[in-house]
This record gives sequence, structure tokens and C-alpha cells, in this order.
Amino acid sequence: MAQLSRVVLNKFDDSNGDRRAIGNTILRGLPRTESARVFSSLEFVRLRLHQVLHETAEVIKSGYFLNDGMCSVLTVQPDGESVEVGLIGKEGFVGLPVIFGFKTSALRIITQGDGTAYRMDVGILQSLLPQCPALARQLQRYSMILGIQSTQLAACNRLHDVDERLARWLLMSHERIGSTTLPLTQEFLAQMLGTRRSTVSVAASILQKAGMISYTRGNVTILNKSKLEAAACDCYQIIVEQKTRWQSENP
Amino acid sequence: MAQLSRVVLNKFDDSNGDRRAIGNTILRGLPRTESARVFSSLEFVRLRLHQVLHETAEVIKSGYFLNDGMCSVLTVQPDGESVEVGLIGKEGFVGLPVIFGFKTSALRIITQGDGTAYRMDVGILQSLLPQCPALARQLQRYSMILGIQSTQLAACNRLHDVDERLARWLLMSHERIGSTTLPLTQEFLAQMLGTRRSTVSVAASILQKAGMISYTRGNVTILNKSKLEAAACDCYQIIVEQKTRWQSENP
DNA sequence: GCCAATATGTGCGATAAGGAACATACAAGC
DNA sequence: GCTTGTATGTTCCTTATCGCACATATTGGC
Repeated sequence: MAQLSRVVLNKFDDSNGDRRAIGNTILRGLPRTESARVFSSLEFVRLRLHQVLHETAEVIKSGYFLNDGMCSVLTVQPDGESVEVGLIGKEGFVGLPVIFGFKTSALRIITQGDGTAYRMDVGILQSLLPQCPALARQLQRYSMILGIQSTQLAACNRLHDVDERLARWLLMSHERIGSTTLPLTQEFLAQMLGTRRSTVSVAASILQKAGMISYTRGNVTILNKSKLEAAACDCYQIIVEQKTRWQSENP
Repeated sequence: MAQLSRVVLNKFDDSNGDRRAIGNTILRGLPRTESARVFSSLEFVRLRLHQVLHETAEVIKSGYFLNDGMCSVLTVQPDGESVEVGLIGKEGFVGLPVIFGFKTSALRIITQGDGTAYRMDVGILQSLLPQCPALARQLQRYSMILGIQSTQLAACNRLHDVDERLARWLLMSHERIGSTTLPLTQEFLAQMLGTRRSTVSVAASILQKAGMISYTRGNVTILNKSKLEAAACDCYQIIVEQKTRWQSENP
């Protein structure tokens, strides 16, 4: 661990004091009084596509401040069926239960595409939080924002048709990945949307024939974003607006 | 407010030191060092059926520690459609966004049946929290537990049939209300389950013909709880288990 | 080039639920 | 009693999705 810390220190405390490498919003917002202490406990890691960061009912070993790329938050049923209930990007943190003293994850957190993150050991995080009120505060606030997002997704998953939800999902994903090409199989999308693969195929065909996307083996490309936005349910816009509204409600 | 506080003081600090009147789990769990300070800022209130405690996008004026009775947490869509994403009983608190410095509620909180609660002004709550770490901690932990519950309900609302969800809903409601007779119209249940009234009617008929419940004008009575449990989806059991599991994960 | 594994397109019958309409039943007020 | 409003039961048609099957297309390894 001492070795890791030294590597990290080199990364952050280089002669230029350059911190542009840090993409995570929470880390970037830390006051100087806390940042040194926090950064020295972070480890830079690369994330691969579909890596499981936390698994349902398993003990959480590390928290992740995402730099780029994104993760999906999934509820997994006993029969293996799953539904996505949240998206975490560079504005967020993976490992929220730990902040409140819980040890296990109730949800599965899985990476979408490659990315990078700063990882922190749970023990260190817990010892750090009492000394870093700004960090604690930001993480707590993010927890609430993610909770709100999940309730909106819950309503969407209940009330809207698959093709609308698919369009919304692609847009939300695009927004965080940056790229217009997304590495996605239909089987995978079915798990996100809580539906069957064949249903995804039908929905994707609709969007494809309308010229909004193209679908090749394992890759979706967004061809016409504005048409896709028109095809998505209002939830996409609502979630975007909620995000900004809540972040502005800063005491 | 001084008047209110005095009333409350009479209620709590009577000659016997009797606190059996307090049903709320969070309040009951407070250490002596905090309880006096907290209790002097509380106001005992009676809640009526279908009272809206917090409304979507509106400023939160008061928090509520529920004593008995229960509340539903609803996501409301622009078109007025709604879905229940959480249940709050005497183990909980209404007004969680305030804990994290947010001013408005993203969700609608509505009472189910009559009940009682201890109400606290938001300004007082916010000034109290820094001085009452145990209270703050409990509220934060409850926020996470409610978030987990909402993700489970999200999955349930997506994956399971209406009659299963109706059975689950009745059981969860029964568990918190205590009574086997629940004051519910089908129109209301439709809003909870995110479906149509006629669909609720059909689902209720199924449960009725199976002898699990009886339905009269605005009142459901649970006749056979174990049969109803068999008819409900696993989510009922999962949510019950999660509740105990998470509460036991206390550092 | 060939083969196996995987991803996607498509079709079809079954079913849950939507959406609307109407009849009935009950409660409250006059 | 009557009337009005509201709650519920029920029917019928439509539609989205399920659940399954199978054909086709693409990729990677040999």
C-alpha cells in the first residue's frame, strides 16, 4: 500500500501541480485542505468493459471515483433478471453504502465501456471521512442525487414503451461516454431495460429504420441525435434537468 | 413556536419520564445527550388520510418522524401518472433531501390512513444536525436504506404482474398499518402500482375469488394472509429481509 | 477456407395490460 | 323516499410484450 501511495503521489504532486488528469467532479471540487490527504490515498486504475465493480450482497472492498467512462447500477433478482436503476459517470462515486457505514452492496455495479477511475480502499475511506467533511458532504449529496435518478428511472421502466426507453438509454449513455459509437449487444441492453433480447431487437429495428441509429455486431452508432431525442420519452430530458437543478441547490 | 415547544415539552418531559408515546424508531434510538435537544424542537401532529406531506418540486418546510401510520413515496410524471417507489413507516423520516442540504422535494409523499408524527421545522433541523451527530447518522443511514428499497420496487414494478404486485402492496401496507382492513380505493391503488383502475379491479377480483381479500367500497380486508403471501412476488420477502439485514449492518 | 461461437433479424401464437365504455352498487344529502 | 356522486365489476377490442423458434450474419480460431 505504501508503494501504491508513492505512485499516486507522483501522479498528483508533480512539479507542475498539474491536475487536469482528474476528471472526477467530486475530487475536483475538494478544498485544498482535504485534497492532499485524499489524493495520497487514491490509486489510479483502468477499467475494462463490463467489469463488475460491486456485486449484489458482496462486501465492498474499494470505492471508485470515476474519471471517464460510466457504470450502470443494476438490481438483480433471484432468477437472474436485472433492471438498470442508475447511471454513474465522472460526476459520481461507486461505493456509496460505505459512506453510511454499510459493508455490503445491495446492487451490482458494472462498467460500460473502458474507462479510468481513482480507487480507494474502504478502510482508508472510512478513516478519512471524519477528517474530510467536504468530501463526506459531497458523497452524501451525490447519494441523494443518484437516489432521485433511480426513482425517475423506476417510473420510466414502469410506464414507457421499450423503444422509448431504448432511445433514452442510448442518449444517456452517449452523454457520458462522449462517443457516438457505443459497445453494446442486444442481450446486454435487454438486461439494462429489464426485457427480452428479441424485444430489444424489434425496438432497435424501429430506430434503425427511422435512420436514428445503426446497429452492427455489438456496436450501436447514433446517426441522428435530435431525432433520437424526439423518439425518447420525456424522462431523458427530466433526468438531465434534475441533475442540474439539484446540483444548483447547494447551501 | 415557543408555544408549540412548550406543548411538546409537556408531552415528553412529564413527571414519569414516560416516552412510550414515541413510536418512531430513529427518535427512540437517540442517545440521551441528543434527545433532549431534539425533542424540544418537535411538534406532535396528527396526520389524516391522503395528506400530502411533500409535493414534487416544492420547497420542504418540515420534516416528519412518523410514529404510526405510513406514507407512500411517489414519482409523479408530467402527465400526472405516478408510481410508488417507496414506503415510509415508523422506522423512517419524511424530508430526507433536507439532511443533505437540498431545499425541494423531487417526490410526492402522501399519507396512507391516519397516523401521528413528530414534526420539525426545516430551519431548526438544519441547525440541529451539526450538534447531533447520532441523529444525523441515523437519518443518513435511513436515506440509504430507503434508496435500496426503491430500487427493489423499481425492479418489481418492471418485472412482475399486477396481481403479484397488488398482493405485495397489500402485505407491505398491512405490515405497517397493523390493521387487516386498509382504506383504499382502486383508483388510488392504480396510482400506486402505476397502472389503470380497471386493471386493479381485475387483479383484485382474482385475489377476491381466491378468498384472500374482500373488497368493499374503499376498504380492503385481508382474509388469508398466508395465501396472499403465496400470491405475492418474492419482492415482498426480499424487501422484508433487506430491511433487517441492512439494519444489522451497524458499524 | 472452414468451423464454431456469438450476434442479430424475424416470425408467430399466447398473454398481460391498455383504453374506453357501460352497468351496477353503495353512500350521503336532500 | 329520491337524487347525485362515487366506487366497483365487467366486457370488448387493441396493442405491447413475452416466449420461443429458427434463419441469417459476423467474428475469431484453426
